[in-house]
Amino acid sequence: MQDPEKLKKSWEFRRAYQKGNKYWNRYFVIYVLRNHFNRLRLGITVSKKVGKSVQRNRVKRLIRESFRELRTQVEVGYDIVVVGRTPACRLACQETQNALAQLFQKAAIFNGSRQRGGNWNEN
RNA sequence: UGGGUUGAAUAGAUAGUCGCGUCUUGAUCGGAAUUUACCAGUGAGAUGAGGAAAGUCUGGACUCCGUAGGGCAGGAUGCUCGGUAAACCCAAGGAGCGGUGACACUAUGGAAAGUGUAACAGAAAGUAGACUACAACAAUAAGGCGAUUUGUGGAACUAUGUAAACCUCAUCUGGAACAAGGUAAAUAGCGGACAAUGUAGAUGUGCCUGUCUCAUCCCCAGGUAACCGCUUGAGAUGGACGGUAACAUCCAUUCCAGAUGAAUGAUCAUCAUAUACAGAAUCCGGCUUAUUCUUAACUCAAGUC
RNA sequence: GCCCCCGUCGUCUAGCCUGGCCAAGGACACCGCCCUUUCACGGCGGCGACACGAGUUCAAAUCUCGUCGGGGGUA
Repeated sequence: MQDPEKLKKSWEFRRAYQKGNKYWNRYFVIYVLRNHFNRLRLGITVSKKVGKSVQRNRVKRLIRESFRELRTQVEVGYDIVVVGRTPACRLACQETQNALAQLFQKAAIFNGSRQRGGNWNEN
């Protein structure tokens, strides 16, 4: 994951929280917002409520690794913020990937799901 | 065999594939451009968390501020002697106390410098009545060391606990804490307060004496996270030698994370089945706490010979 | 990263500095009874806490140390 594909600034996160679409399940919350860079950018948030630094780092790594696998299937031009929730620190990698894929499916940002997803969003 | 005490050591290993941080290096296109340098991507190689990285409880180093010098206050430590850069650390010995024992624990000077305080119980509670012998009298319990009456003789200032109560004695002690601090770039100032040689202000830094300045200070507004500090160090490993030990000296070898929205993960195979506590953020010495596996010495109990 | 502060009934607090009278007080809440046709108000009674573990002391909510938890500050 290269530098221009990370979200870093505090205002970038705040913009995603306020203007983005929100989807969640038991393990993660994601905020999805269209951007104008024609790039896919990822931000990760894991709060102190999740656990100590080992747990938090593990969650971040799981998200990063899963996203690496999934990114080829996702359409470019979105900012995505993933928030880890407490149960996520007990997941294995494959489960993380499934959970994230489920959320991306909901958000309808996979390649080829655009038509269907657009309608879904408007509803 | 079971329990206990103390110490030592380990923190999965090997191999493959994909992915990430840093460093070195090669080539090439893109930005930029007279060229180099610079920026971004890319190939190869090297390297990449801990014994506690944690808690932030301590001792220092680096850095800045302050500082002629001194006094007072405040704070810290508290048997003796050594080790160390230093220490609320470590080692050895003494004393006290706990334990059947191995062993462990101790902020371990001073109560005859002074002050305070001693609940409940008890008729009465501490600076005098309390020492001793004999005799007399009706006298016990509670209570924390200590208990009272009378007569005679003797003795002659003896006198509880508490100083992790105030205190006293000895030794030590400036403040901040890498978000310290430095370099470069960018930028915009406006308003207010206050004075005449003893006032005012500063010195963000306990107070005073003192010192310094004679223009500064305060408020509001604006602007910025680029680089350095940043890892070669009281370093690590091995050996020799001195010392009861902590530790010291000498020699040889070696370079072992350096991020900044913050790097270690995924998958598979074998060893045998498999990993607890837990993630560097300026750097070291210690303490405390969390926790996995192995092992040694000693001790207690029971049984067998 | 660095530096501080705070933990007392269900909730908000007093007591801590200066140890004993603390079997820890008060308010609201909760429970029961009385009052009322009933509810509310009012009256009476009850329930209920010193974060945890050591140490000092005859005696600790209070003093000291260590853990645990919570909160704050910091260009």
